[in-house]
Amino acid sequence: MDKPAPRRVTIVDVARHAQVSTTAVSKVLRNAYGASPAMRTKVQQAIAELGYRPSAAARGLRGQTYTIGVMLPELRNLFFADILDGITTQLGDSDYQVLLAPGCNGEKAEARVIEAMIDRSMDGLVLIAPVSARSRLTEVARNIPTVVVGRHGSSPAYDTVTDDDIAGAALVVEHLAGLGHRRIAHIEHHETDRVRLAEMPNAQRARGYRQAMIAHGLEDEIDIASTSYTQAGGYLGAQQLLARPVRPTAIFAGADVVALGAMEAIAEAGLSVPGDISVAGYDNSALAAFGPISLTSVDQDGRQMGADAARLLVDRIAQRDRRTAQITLSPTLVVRRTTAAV
Amino acid sequence: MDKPAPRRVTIVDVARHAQVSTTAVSKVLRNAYGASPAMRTKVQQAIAELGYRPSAAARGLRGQTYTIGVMLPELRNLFFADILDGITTQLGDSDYQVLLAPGCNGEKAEARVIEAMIDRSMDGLVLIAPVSARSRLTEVARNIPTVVVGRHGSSPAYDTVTDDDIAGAALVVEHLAGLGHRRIAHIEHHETDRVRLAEMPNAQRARGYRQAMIAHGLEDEIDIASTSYTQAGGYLGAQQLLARPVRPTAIFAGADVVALGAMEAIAEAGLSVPGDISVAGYDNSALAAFGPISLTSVDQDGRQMGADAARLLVDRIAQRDRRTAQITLSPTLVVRRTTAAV
DNA sequence: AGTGATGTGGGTAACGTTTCCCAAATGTTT
DNA sequence: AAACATTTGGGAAACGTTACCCACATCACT
Repeated sequence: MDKPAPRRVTIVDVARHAQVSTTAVSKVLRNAYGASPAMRTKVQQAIAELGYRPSAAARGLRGQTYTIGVMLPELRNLFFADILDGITTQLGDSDYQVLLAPGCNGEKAEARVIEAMIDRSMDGLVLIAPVSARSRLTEVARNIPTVVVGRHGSSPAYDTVTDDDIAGAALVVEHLAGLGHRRIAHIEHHETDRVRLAEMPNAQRARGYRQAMIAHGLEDEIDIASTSYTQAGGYLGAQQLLARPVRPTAIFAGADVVALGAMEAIAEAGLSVPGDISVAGYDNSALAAFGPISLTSVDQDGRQMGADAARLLVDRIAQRDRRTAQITLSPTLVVRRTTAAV
Repeated sequence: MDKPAPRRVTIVDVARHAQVSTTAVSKVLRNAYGASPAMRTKVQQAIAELGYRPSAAARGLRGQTYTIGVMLPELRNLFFADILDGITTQLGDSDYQVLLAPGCNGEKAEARVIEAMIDRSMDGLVLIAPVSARSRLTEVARNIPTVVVGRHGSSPAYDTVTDDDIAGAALVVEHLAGLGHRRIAHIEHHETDRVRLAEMPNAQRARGYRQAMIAHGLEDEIDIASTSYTQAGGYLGAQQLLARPVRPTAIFAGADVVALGAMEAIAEAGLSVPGDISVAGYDNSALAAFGPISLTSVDQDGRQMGADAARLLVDRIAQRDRRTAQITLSPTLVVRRTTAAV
């Protein structure tokens, strides 16, 4: 009943059972050249009969591990879950297994996680919105095929997949301006680092906001509260904006959670949305879609981004020296009930 | 500039640099017996100077990989994120690295993921709300130290950590009955499998609901809509309940998302919460806590569950033949604005 | 018949660790 | 001083797979 687990079946067992060499079994496993159809079926039958499964550890020592590591800064952000869905769907019928490292917020944790993935000889890495220095990313990418998602700026070492955050911000401004708004304010995630200012999506959204305001002849109305991409940041940012001598009639929050925080502050100030102030968010998360909230938001196709990232990564694993590619997707605006005409 | 990545530093390089044997380096790495303090410092210095990192693949071939695999059925459920936080916090300063497998809904996907983790010679597994057959779990646990979280029923092969779902359901019924409600309905996740009916949390919640209703002399008011633990399931379930000849005055949803779906259906029917109908959820997710929603919900301490699971797992890795333990935590009720007196 | 190309299969040395030994040096007891 | 235990260090054989060869058979052309 309580029998001890039997020793693991190895390639040697399979070879013996099929009466061939281990080399032959290995070839069949990898669909490599040099195995006749007859041999293939014989070996595959032996594999099935013995229930053999190759050891990733042993494989890793020699070559591939058929493992792709994905780093997410934050599990609770539903947008990242969409990206992940895209990755796993794209990789669904391949031999690759996706493994995730949890909770890598902060440069230190991120570095640790990336090291851990390299230690485990993963075949490729998908880094989602990494905060590490660009030089570090480049160094990593030279060691392991890497795709960076959600961070602007190209590199000769890694591929990138991003959403056009500037266009997304423009969509919001255009929508609000079309509704007759002029005093359109923005709540951004505060950023000082020069490189991140150029590469991080939050900075791009703020830049897109500025550009779009200028494009609509509203440069004098530009008003930015600089807090953080959290609910508390939205609350604080909205408070600041509401305290202005001339109150904005619309607030473009850089992320959905920020918009929620802002809506709380607005409600506390005794104002209504969208009656007194229109609010728009970014990411079109499940929260935004939820009926009672019904937040106008910018939709990035996370699944598509993930699928693209996975495709690029598999490509690069197959061909490590190909030129790097940059994929940029266009966001769309989902208008809901938090924005209205002035 | 574009120099190729240098060959990885191995234990042999370290040994040569420190002028000792590879055995000695290995001992230092693992804090094993048989290395003098002098040797330790010498080797550690060499490791630091060369920036050496052990290869998990090679280690896996011989012994441990210092990797713990966590299987989650669903990334979007924020309660699971709490469990994960607990696990990583508990393991924070150990040598173990946590890796996650995404999207394992369904028995087939789950089996595949578990296999993948075994293939990668992980040191231990945390399975969160697994749906596999009990015999399968036992078999897995005999091969790898395993802790099962969120599934009732003990096993001689694996440890378990659960929340007392029967008690949680009772808390809700008690609260509602205390508010004067009699027609308290429940939306459950439909389950037919006999084993799951005994072991899965959703089934336990439904059972707890029944027991508590009886305990409060409300057995004639028991009313269950059997759908699924999704927002759509909640919507559908509430529609069914609202169509009853005598409408319930309170709905106990088996999960927060279910409660949200139910609230949508209630709003569509032109009724108000909690004016016409009180609604309570389960899990106390971030959604429930969010101001505008403010859902009364049962709180399971996910972080604590995760921490306990990690502790049990590390214990078992150290001592594989110790008796299995079952930890059950008590839930608490967080009363918010979706429940009110009749 | 001779030459070369192609297809098929296997032998064997890595890959980077850990584990099991054994040897030498040192300390401790009789 | 001898005998024995303990500490310290290292040699070498695994672990399971793949990559690089080489050998042989077959086939198609000269």
